[in-house]
Amino acid sequence: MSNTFTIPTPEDFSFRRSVGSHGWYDLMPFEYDEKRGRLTYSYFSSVSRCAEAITITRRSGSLTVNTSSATIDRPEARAVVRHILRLDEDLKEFYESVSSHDGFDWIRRISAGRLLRSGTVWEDLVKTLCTTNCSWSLTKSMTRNLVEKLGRAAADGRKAFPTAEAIAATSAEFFRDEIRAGYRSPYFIELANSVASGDLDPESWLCSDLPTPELRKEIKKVKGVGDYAADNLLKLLGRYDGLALDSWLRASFYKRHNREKACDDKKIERHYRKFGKWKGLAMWCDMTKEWFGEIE
DNA sequence: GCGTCCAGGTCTACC
DNA sequence: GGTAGACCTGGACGC
Repeated sequence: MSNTFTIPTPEDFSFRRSVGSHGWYDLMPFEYDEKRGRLTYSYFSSVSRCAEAITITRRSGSLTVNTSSATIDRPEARAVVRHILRLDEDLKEFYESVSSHDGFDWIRRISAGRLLRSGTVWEDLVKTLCTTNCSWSLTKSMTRNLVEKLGRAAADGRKAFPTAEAIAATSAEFFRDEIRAGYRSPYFIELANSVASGDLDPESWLCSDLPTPELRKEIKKVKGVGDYAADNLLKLLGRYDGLALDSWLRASFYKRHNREKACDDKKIERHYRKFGKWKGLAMWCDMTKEWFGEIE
């Protein structure tokens, strides 16, 4: 048995562009039916201590949420939807910044810039580790294995991302053999142990008072997290000072702005410096401009 | 079929 | 602080 409720959305919110803002929609436990405009997400409820699955569709001015169980905790489900689609994030300042620069005014026009994220910082951190030094297909494979082999099932059978406790209960050998995480395996175990024991609380980074450079240093203390991974996670925390440069982003910049020739990162940094604390988001939008067609 | 390269990088040792 | 080499995996590519 399931139930349904609605959530109003901000005026400058685009469901399709938020979901498709980057590759997260393609990683379990997200499932995206683009034709039907339907996003499904499963999460582990801290209220019911069970996995819950929600399906989100867009209606004019609001989102409709269908749940996998009738007893789901609605306030928590609402909070999860607001969090993953960043309904409470105020991008007014960002839109004002990009609107004053030629070639970037489309961002406000199509309401781009809200980056899809997972229900917890823990989940985003692990997924970000899964993106390092590998192809996208391997990232998908590792996250699929994590969910299928360690996640708890909701009423409809869909599985949530595993908790730190579930991962801490495994071993580096399990990660090598079953998750196919290779040399990253001990990093996952160390991180899970640290979160499960309470020594590390990634969720606290969401409302940290630390200036971004210091928070970045904190995040980089996690083994396996370097410059790219830290900046990527910071973007998901709502801090866009860093560019989160990886091989795809660099190649995209060379193609668009440097006559397809490689250059050092300082040149890329200079190109987006004018956007100040929004430069990471401005660059991401710039590099993914063609993803949504019909812009010009 | 086989070998090589490299991808949404990071760590460690060394200078 | 900067750099070289090692590190898992799996898909793409050339032969």
